[in-house]
Amino acid sequence: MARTLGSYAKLTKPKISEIALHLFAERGYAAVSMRQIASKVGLQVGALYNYFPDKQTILSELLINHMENLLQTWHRQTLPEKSDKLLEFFVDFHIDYHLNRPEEVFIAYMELRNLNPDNFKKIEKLRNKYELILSKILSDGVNKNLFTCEETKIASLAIIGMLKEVNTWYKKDGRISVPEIKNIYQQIVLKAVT
Amino acid sequence: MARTLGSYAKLTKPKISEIALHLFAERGYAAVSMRQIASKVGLQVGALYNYFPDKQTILSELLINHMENLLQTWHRQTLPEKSDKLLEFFVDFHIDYHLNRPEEVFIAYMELRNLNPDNFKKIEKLRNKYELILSKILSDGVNKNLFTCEETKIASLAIIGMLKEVNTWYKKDGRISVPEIKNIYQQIVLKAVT
DNA sequence: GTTTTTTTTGAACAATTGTTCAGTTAATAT
DNA sequence: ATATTAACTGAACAATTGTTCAAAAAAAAC
Repeated sequence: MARTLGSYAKLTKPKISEIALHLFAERGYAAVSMRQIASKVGLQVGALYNYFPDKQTILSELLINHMENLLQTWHRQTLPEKSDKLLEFFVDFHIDYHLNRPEEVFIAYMELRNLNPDNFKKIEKLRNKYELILSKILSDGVNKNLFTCEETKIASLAIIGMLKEVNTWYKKDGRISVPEIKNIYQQIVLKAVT
Repeated sequence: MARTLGSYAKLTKPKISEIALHLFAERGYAAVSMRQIASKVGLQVGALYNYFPDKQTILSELLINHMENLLQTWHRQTLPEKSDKLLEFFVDFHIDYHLNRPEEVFIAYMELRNLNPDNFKKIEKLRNKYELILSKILSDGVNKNLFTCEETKIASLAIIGMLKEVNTWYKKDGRISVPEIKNIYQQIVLKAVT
């Protein structure tokens, strides 16, 4: 046996993904060419096709990995039992995770329509799983008479929408620290369902 | 003097804008070609350049008109005086206005990066004006001891983020009517600042 | 009916797009 | 050293991109 598969591929493929992520986030998927990606990686265009069958797969892998990693990270946490503490924990977790990955977050709901139906469904499934985590926290809290909330499903969508918004303005305004942001949002969210 | 300016332009230009709006919302600005727009209007490409100097101006006019119309519509309303009623009114207004214009809303925060710096600033200014409406409602309410809210600026961003989310799921799920949605959101928002 | 002006066509422009692939380079295992 | 195979180049492909403009068509004013 000669050169084993992936002797460099192990380094090159992640590099392509990383650079594509930056470019997609900065200019949008449709506005980024394969040549621009290749040039930033330090390759010719053709070489990209050793790692990805087409342009769209670069995007879909990024999005799928992002969502799967989000869910994995959540399930690795040790969670508080009391519903209100758990809800606070969720707010914390969401803000932390998303503020640390602004580019992934950005393309994750910016470039969805550039996915083919199959990949789109995959992402949608993963999203629903995440949203279900929150809506379960809410409905559990309602069952324990700790929360009052008529429509836990809609409330969870509303809350996630609210939390997502942080990413759009956080960088611009350094006046408030991340812990402060978390506190503010915890208060708003808790009050909204109590 | 012969043919007066705009004898047909008055009809053609809005038609171009309208069709461009549909296409941009469906496929994204960068993924829509001038030829696709022209063909749907029933023209050849060249004719578009009698109405718009370039592709980007089609987009920027759409976005600017959308934001200006939003602000105008708000200021034409007769507003309730009491802070809590006013906040409810704002929630109502926002949901109504945005659910009635899903395509404008969609491109208004999807295609911002395709604007040149000048046009971008224009949109940003208009956005801030809108956000200021809500943050003033909140701070007025705080001053009158009707609301309790530490950071009215952040709270207004959070609330608008929450309301915007409605547009992303409303169509998909016919289970809940618009008046019901308004009620749910009114409750959540009011509780969040009381 | 003739003139004047608006509106549209149709073809052309250079640049760029995603993708393919035969051939070259370089690293590894023997 | 040699054989083997992974990794990459470089050029080519056809299709499409935004934009320009002289010429033609169509409508309105006289």
